[in-house]
Amino acid sequence: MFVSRNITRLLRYRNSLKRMQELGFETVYSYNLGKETGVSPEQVRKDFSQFGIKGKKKGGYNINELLFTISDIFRKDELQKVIVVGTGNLGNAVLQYKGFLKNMIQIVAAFDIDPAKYKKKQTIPVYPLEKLPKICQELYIKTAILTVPESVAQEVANIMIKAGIKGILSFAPVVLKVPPHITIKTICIVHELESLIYQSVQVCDGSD
Amino acid sequence: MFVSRNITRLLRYRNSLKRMQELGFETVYSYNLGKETGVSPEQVRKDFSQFGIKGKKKGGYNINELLFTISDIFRKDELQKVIVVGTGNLGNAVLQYKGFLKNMIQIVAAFDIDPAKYKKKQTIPVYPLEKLPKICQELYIKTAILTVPESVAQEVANIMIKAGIKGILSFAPVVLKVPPHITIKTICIVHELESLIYQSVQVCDGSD
DNA sequence: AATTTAATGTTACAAAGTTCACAATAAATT
DNA sequence: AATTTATTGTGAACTTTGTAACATTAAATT
Ligand SMILES: NC(=O)c1ccc[n+]([C@@H]2O[C@H](COP(=O)([O-])OP(=O)(O)OC[C@H]3O[C@@H](n4cnc5c(N)ncnc54)[C@H](O)[C@@H]3O)[C@@H](O)[C@H]2O)c1
Ligand SMILES: NC(=O)c1ccc[n+]([C@@H]2O[C@H](COP(=O)([O-])OP(=O)(O)OC[C@H]3O[C@@H](n4cnc5c(N)ncnc54)[C@H](O)[C@@H]3O)[C@@H](O)[C@H]2O)c1
Repeated sequence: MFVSRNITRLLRYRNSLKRMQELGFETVYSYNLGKETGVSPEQVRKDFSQFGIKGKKKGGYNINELLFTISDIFRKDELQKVIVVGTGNLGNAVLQYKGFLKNMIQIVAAFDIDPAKYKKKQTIPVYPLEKLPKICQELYIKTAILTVPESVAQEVANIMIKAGIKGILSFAPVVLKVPPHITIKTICIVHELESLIYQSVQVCDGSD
Repeated sequence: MFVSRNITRLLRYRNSLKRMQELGFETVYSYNLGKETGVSPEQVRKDFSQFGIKGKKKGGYNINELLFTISDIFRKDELQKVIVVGTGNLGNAVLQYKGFLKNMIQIVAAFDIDPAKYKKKQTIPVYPLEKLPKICQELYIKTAILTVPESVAQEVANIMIKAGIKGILSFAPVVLKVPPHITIKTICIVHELESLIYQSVQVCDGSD
């Protein structure tokens, strides 16, 4: 139905709209929002149109209404529960991050195999990996952030899928092989950086 | 010339090829590599063809040769110097990461405004932000990883650009406004997660 | 040496996504 | 009330990306 590209833009709009709302603005034009999010005004209108969002001829779009509709699309009325698997450097950074709750995402538990990492006392408890299936099933958790070393990512992903996880956001630079009903997103920081360097430094070399 | 999408696939091929090389394989077929990287064999061949990489009609592609050519495309003969700006949770995770050097990327310095973060003694020194322009110019640094709070991201980006930075990999969830000759890549972890949840949990709700 | 086979490489086709152009229209102005 | 204006909404054109089909060719087999 709605593809990832559209979704991403819609989330960007939401970010900007929230800021505008905080600043006291009530309406926005496709032109403003486009400028703010780096999207053409036509694209903004088309996206809204596709999602059934209506504006007023000459008056633009109502920000509250927009935010309400977008939140509705993302079911932001209910808290989305997520776990973190692998509490190393990156996993810990994610655990510390305060920005998830604002977006109705709650990290409810973390897992590791290193006993030195287990901490039940803190806000987000860190459990041994073996407890993952039980906890995921008890709390109906369907989404996980995977921050384990590359070498074990596939194996840990398999365990999570067996435990009922349906979506995995992985930071390990490997293509995870999973059944078709499982959704994987991989953030490969090194590739992003390499690709950036290619585009910014190397392509410019000649002309710059 | 070559767009981001192609570049990303090429980097994925490289990862897989390296693993194959380590396992002692000498040749690979478009079919194998496609399976490994989640790309169709036709696409693999097309990509290689576009980058001027030739295979053998029945013998597939030579892995060493492939890696050599891909490395050449990415100028992997020279170390790419990068800085990290903002050494909080995420910035520190990036600083600790050992996987960059393998890909010919070296983080040479980091910057923060919090004096508690300054550490000149460690492998990668952390300097006050004011030193950024001088150090970037002395070391000819063109690429930065930006891990400062959202609220100051634009302002810090401006400083970096003035200091000669051409490419920024930002983790702050804002659209940075920069001149056209500057390349920005934004990794928005929250959006990736939200979009994953939308695709995996919510879309499946009805049928699952 | 001729034939079959298993791969590459390319061309044509299809789908998706974006931009463009402009019609529609509500608000503002005269 | 008529006209102008500023903005939305959308159909068509264009562009990009991916898929499928197939022609090509080097190796293997007969
Ligand atoms: N840190 C970065 O900046 C960075 C950059 C690019 C990619 N990555 C990728 O992100 C992932 C995590 O990176 P990191 O720097 O946090 O690594 P890390 O080594 O700091 O952390 C890995 C954690 O996973 C745990 N672990 C190991 N095996 C496990 C298992 N079987 N089950 C559960 N937990 C297990 C370890 O105990 C450790 O706590 C890696 O795949 C890495 O390649 C990280
Ligand atoms: N940690 C995560 O998992 C996560 C997830 C999503 C997005 N992000 C984004 O990544 C960025 C960094 O996140 P974090 O969790 O590491 O934050 P953090 O607060 O832990 O770190 C921010 C660092 O930036 C420094 N800083 C502040 N102002 C500065 C300035 N003007 N110049 C230089 N340094 C400055 C601070 O001293 C601090 O060390 C933020 O924009 C955040 O929104 C982080």
